Amino acid sequence: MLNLVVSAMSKAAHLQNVPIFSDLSDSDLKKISDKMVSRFYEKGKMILLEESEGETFFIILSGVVKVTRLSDDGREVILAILGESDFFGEMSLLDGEGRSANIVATENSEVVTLSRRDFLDCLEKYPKIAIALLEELAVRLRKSDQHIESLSLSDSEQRIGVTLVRLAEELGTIKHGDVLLKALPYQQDIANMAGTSRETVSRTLKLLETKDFLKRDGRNLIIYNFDLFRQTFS
Amino acid sequence: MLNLVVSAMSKAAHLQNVPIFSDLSDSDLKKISDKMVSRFYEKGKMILLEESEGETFFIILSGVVKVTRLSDDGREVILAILGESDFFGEMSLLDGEGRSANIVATENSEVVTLSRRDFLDCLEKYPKIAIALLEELAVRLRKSDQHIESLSLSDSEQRIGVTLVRLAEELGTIKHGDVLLKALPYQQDIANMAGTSRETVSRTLKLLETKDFLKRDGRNLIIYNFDLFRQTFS
DNA sequence: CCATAACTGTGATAATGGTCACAACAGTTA
DNA sequence: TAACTGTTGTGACCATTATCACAGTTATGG
Repeated sequence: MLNLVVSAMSKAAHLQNVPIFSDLSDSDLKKISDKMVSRFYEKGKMILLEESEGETFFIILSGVVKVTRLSDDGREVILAILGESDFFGEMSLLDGEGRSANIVATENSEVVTLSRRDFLDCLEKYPKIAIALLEELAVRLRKSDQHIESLSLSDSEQRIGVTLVRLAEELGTIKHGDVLLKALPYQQDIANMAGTSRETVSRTLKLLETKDFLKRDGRNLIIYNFDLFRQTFS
Repeated sequence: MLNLVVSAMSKAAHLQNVPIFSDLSDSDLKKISDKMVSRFYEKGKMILLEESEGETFFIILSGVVKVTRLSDDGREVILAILGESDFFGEMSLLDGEGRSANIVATENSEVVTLSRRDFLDCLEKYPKIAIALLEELAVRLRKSDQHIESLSLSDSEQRIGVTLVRLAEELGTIKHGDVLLKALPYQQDIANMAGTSRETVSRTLKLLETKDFLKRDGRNLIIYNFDLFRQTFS
């Protein structure tokens, strides 16, 4: 019971940080958060399945998830890594098509959900949410375009570099100039983001380390001089 | 003068077909179309330049444009081909960032434009437009995701196949089962869409022709049994 | 704390596909 | 029609990187 109360407070507190809700008054925020339901997913659990009906909007309170697509023969592409205060599930709600991607928790993750009806009501009732959502989708489209460019034009070293930039921006913490990535994803996941093979990731990380771009230490990775790194690889 | 009148009629008539305006009443449509300005671009002319300020929203009345990004060394990626009643330029208006892509007319093209202010006013005044726009951006994100998957997982034959599917859906005309593409883009453009080289496009088109998937005749291309073709390559 | 599973490092090999070079062909202008 | 420009076809070669195989290392659960 105590747990539930804490969770509810956590909900309201976190929602302020979600870009699409940041324009709302506290009371409006409260109204929306009352309609939300908390859920918890363990590391490795699937949250959404490709092809299934899209009936729910999700906001991440804590944890990390990956957005993937699978080919017929089981190979995986990672389209995005999402973390705290990111959201997903909106696409099916908006265009009525089925899910086009899977969502898997890559860390223990706490989310809140909104039903289709409540989500669409929000858009009608609060035009600011609709406009903020448009803004966020525009940002995502830009990222997708960059991803496409990178896959089309760059060699594997470059692609792995930009993948590390993406990861650092989503998951890293800055420490004067450098970026620290705790709990670096597995090489296979990095490969699936970069459109290359696990072995190539292994070799390339080693190469980048000898070039003094970064240092590895177990599951942690430090990117030195992140501004330079970003400039080099984007 | 006569020309202007015809153009104005053409504007109103075409706007009904634009997805994001389809929910509007005739009178609202008229109000918006009155704020629009017609422009004409010759084949090969650049319409928007990467990095420049984004101050205008464009709707294509007739013609074809390509959305591209260029690498430092001049290689081009084609992110999308847009045709009649498609629109572009919205991304900068929505998130305030600079242009992230170039737009080039690949055929003589007639467009109408809306200023930043009028576009944003529309979103505030007509929530239906905002929601319709959300829907369209969701569709585009799906397409981008498919594009990323294809670049990550498929070999060049598959990628060229899906590129032909994209072109057929955007530019082709159906003729019982088959699709006819008049004015097929140059091989270099197909290569830039598919993330491969011009030579590989040449060889692969020949291969697909010997496999009886399609037939070429000058600048025209017929895809036989398009449903099967789409199934094979998507 | 051991057994086992999961992840990473690395060499060898092969293949896809990029690049180069140039010929053939088409379309345009003088 | 000739000259020229832009596009396509095709062979030869080679680089990048995927794949395979397996050893070494780290995490995990009973």
